[in-house]
Amino acid sequence: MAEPLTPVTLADVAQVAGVSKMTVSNVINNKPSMSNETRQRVQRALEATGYVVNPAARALAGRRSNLIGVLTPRVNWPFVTEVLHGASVAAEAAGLNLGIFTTANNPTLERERATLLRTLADGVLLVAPSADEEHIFGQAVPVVTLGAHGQRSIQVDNHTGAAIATRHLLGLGHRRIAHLRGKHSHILDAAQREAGFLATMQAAGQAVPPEYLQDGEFSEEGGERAARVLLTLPEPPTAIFAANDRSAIGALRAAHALGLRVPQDLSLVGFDDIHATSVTDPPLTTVRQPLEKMGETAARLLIDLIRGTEPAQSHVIFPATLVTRASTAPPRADRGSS
Amino acid sequence: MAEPLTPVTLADVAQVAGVSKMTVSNVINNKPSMSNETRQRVQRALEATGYVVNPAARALAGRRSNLIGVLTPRVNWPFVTEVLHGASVAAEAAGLNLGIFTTANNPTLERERATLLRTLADGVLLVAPSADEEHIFGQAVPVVTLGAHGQRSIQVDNHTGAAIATRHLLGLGHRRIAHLRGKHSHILDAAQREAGFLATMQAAGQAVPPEYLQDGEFSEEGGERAARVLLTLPEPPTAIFAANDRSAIGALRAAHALGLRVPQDLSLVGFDDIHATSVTDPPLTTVRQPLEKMGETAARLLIDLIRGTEPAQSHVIFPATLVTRASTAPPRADRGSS
DNA sequence: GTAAAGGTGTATACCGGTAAAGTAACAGGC
DNA sequence: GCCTGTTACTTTACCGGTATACACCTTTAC
Repeated sequence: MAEPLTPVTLADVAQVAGVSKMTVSNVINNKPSMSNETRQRVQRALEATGYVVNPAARALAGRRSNLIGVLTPRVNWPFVTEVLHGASVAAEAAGLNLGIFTTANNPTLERERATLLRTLADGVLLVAPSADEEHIFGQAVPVVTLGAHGQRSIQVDNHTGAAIATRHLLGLGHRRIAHLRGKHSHILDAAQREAGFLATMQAAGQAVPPEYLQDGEFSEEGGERAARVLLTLPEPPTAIFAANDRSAIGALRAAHALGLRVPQDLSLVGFDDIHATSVTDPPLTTVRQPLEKMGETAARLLIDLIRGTEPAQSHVIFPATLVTRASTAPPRADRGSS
Repeated sequence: MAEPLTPVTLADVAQVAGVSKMTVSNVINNKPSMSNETRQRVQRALEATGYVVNPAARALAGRRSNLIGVLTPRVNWPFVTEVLHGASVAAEAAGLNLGIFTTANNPTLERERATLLRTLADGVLLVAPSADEEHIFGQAVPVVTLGAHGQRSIQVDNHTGAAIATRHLLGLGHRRIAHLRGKHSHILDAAQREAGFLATMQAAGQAVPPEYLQDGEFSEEGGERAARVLLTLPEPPTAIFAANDRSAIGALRAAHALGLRVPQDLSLVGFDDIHATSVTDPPLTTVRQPLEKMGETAARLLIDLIRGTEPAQSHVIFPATLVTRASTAPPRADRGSS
């Protein structure tokens, strides 16, 4: 089984086994109705020649490549890596390969990669898309979105998650609560979290001044910048609810830089429960999304679609839970009143 | 140009433009020798039909898919993400797509993904392989390795980098210096770093007791475990040189847990200069690898190989530089002598 | 004993592109 | 006017698989 210079094709195997190409193909794909003897003969020939399929040919001829494509802006966002891990587990269990393609939020790249996946992949997982990119794929290939967009999507209950976080802060006695928004113009999840925050504040009879809504942009830098603005207001908030953990970590950094202690001078709640929140100083109270499980569910839903078994539900909403760590506490007496 | 239900093929475009398939193909691929008028007519037909190429067909017929495959154990190691970013820039500049495939250090997955890439990709980038996986690809496809393995590789000067780190600690007055090793049995880079450390210590006339070499396993957990062993020795080291930043961060955690202050009670040097080292407490002194640039160089080398232009060199070794932050200081007077 | 049914394997026609060879028309050299 | 060269396309033959239809041999039904 030394490395053959010319790739081995079905025809080569067929010749060695003394059968037709089709028979070899049928053995490889576990088609029924063939004698055990033939099957074994072909198996031996496969091993003797060291045959490997050509996915391109298979995709062209049979419209299936055993490949799931993941389209995501970046791979180094903790959110994405945890989802990927879950998806990868599900794909492996189903015997499918998983290929990751990054768009860097660049529309040109997005189109290009999407074009590639349209014909190359059996299904596409859209992770944390910046908008509804699903339409690029049309009917060409099934798509499942991780986030609040899309025809078929897996998401967390953003509204309730935000409400839990807000109620937690209210319950500690905070009244001056600010929110670091995500990119709500593009990302539906961000809008849902903001809405959950505002609804809860309103239900509690708490007004939210407009300057208490700042754009944290879902990033560490954005969070730091926005938190600086909030904390240098004439009447700064005593608590901040950030739309994701990365912006919360930025806010934490801003607080430290301004000499504020967390949680004594400022309470802070994030969203996502990425790994880093457990190792910040202090560890961050946050709203947990079961990211790995969501990735796994998304992949399984996609696999169902690929296999043609119409799945029971096309939108799955996972519950959000509060993880209480050390970044939240009652407000100091001299700052707590509104 | 609404979403066509049946994908548009070359033949469709050819019919609309009133030319042959080949002419359309030639226009798409910018072949010379065709009249401007025909070119424009085809262009119009392309736009009118909304044609997109079928990469699978192209790969099959033309034995080129415009895809670079990246094979890596995981995507959430900072080392990997930084390299990926560089590679992605180079690929984009060359008009190639980049697909990432993870192996999770699972030999079965490794083989499977490699098999896929053999025929799917025009070239493969092996990032941080756990061993010499290059042979899997044989002659089927050009391979460039990021690390000390392989026929064509991009790596940092591990030996000198380790020497610089060690000399830095020696220069501060440390004599009892320990090393957190990487998985030197599998990863050549780890072995080279260890050798650089030992050679420098020997050149300085400093003996390294065997218990001062502990396995940090390139991971945070491993680093923490190994550092605990070191720091609870009867004669603990006053400084630790870790084979990578992740194990250094683990050591930092162990030191904190044992009530040791860094750098007053323990000096710590890492390797890689990943982003996290600048935000730990204290920020970590480390040996910098220009990871992004290395990724870019690797991709460019691979692209040269794909294009058939035999590149000038098949091994590129980047210099390592010391980044001095706050985790190193002279040893305390009562602990510094050996 | 013949027909229908079932199991097993083969022949053929594609999938949607590309490479390579072929053709037609025209220009220029001598 | 003939040959050679060039330009601008077209024709043909694949790339390596899969779907479909069908051919062959037994077995079973009546």
